[in-house]
Amino acid sequence: MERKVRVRFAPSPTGPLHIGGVRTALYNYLFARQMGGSMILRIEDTDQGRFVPGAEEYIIESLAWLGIQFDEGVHVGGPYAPYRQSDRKPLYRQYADQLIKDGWAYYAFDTPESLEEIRKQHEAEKKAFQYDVTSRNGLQNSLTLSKEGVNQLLEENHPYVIRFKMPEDEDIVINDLIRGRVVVHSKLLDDKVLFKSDGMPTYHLANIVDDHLMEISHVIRGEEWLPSAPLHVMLYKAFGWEATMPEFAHLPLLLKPDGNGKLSKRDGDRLGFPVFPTQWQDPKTGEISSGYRESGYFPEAVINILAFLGWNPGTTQEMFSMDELIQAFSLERISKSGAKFDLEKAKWFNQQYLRQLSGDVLANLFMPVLSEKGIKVEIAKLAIICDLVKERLSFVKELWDQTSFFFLTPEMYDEQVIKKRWKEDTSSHLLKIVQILDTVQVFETITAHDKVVAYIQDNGLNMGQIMNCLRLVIVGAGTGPDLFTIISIIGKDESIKRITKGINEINL
RNA sequence: GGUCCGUUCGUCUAGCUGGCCCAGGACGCUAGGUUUUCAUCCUAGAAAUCAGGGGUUCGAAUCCCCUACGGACUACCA
Repeated sequence: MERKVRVRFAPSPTGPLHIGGVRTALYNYLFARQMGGSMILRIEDTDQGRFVPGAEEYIIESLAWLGIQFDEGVHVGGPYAPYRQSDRKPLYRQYADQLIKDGWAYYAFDTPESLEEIRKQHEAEKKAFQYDVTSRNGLQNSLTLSKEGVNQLLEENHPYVIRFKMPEDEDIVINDLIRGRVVVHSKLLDDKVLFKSDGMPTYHLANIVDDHLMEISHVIRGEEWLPSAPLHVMLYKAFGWEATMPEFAHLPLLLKPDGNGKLSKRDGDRLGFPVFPTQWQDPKTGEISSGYRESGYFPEAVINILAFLGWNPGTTQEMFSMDELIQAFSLERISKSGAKFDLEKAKWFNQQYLRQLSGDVLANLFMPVLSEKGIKVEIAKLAIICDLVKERLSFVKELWDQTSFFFLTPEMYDEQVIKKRWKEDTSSHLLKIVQILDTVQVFETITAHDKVVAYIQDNGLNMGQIMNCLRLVIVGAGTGPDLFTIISIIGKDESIKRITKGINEINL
């Protein structure tokens, strides 16, 4: 019988979610939606020491911005509530006890300090220490101590942890959906702590218990979890839950664009791109890390960019809406190797989304920027302007650079253009053009254009020579959209004013 | 150190069941065209001895082995 697909995204609230995590959430979401399954948000906050205020809210908010929706979770509730592990705390102990009872786990009384000491000693001898099959016999635990001794320590409230008793000789097989069959021998694995002395379970225990209780069908997570997957498989076996053990898919890592290694928090602002979906301010240091949203990326673009970092549809289509991704996605087409973030390609994606927007939409995004600069303009006119320039930019924030001359008379003129185009007779020709413009009754692009072109031709002049200089005095630079469209937008009087001003200032 | 995972143009990648691959697409780059200019757009081009070496085979980027390199993990963190 086919099991209902239930996947979970399970971040720990230790800070902002970085794009690697966002991609994991995205792949989980795409898979769930495609299979008609459920997407669950579970907060894994079993480490009380690493709790960061605001992180949980950040995760919820930034994923919402990106359009990744949850069917169940801390913020929306659901039939398997609670969805925050700290709220599930009373639940875990019985499972640890069950493991002890069945001989799959044991009490360990070694203090962190004593273990640290042993580690140091081993390091000095260039050996690695592991709490495992071979070393556990020489340590303080319920395997080496007498039953009375253990009971006494427990009664005296000695701090202890519960460790998994890894079998001595067993091949553990993981059938990873992305990597295929991975086999690890149990004797190489250590006796991981399942239950901490502070009364909280570790990730390993909580994760398995919750996935089982929440009936998770697929665990899609980052590659960094692959080494502990054998332990997780063993835990399912120890609990007798093998029949309903979820399928595993370990995603390739997101690498830093320069050099090698996992993309980290610091890389982003160092290399000029955000690593977080939305801006984050560290509550302790006040340090601000930039986000895609604040940097001007559209959520649709971020989704598209992230989807293609480690996955591709096998066709040449690159632009995908969320719905299209849900249709096309497949775990089989996820690559095995890590992907580097490419800033240029990211910009290109944003540009593609920006140009799909109408002038009206862009005008509404741009209006607040203009208001802040004290510039007043009708929205309809602004929409026309936005439509005119939208193919020249990747981000909304670049609009001002491309349009400022529509609102402000140029104060400076591009030196390069002056040097290249401005000749002795330029002023006199421009003066003639002022006269021509003055005669235009109904101020229209076409009429103005035709008359100026006629003047150029009648006088045997070169188009470029005149047009470029005219552009220079109108715009202040040698670039921009169609000149006569600009002239028609800024109006006859302003155009004439600018030409006259330009002639005066440049001829100095 | 140990375990595991990975390795095709600068980057993301196609290539999965071997021949259609002296390796295709996209971003970026270069050149040309369009344009009054820039951008867009169009066309063309440079760019991977498929990490290296051995096999298997009539034939390998594709299968096998070894080596190298890279990465992840190796906490009472997730």
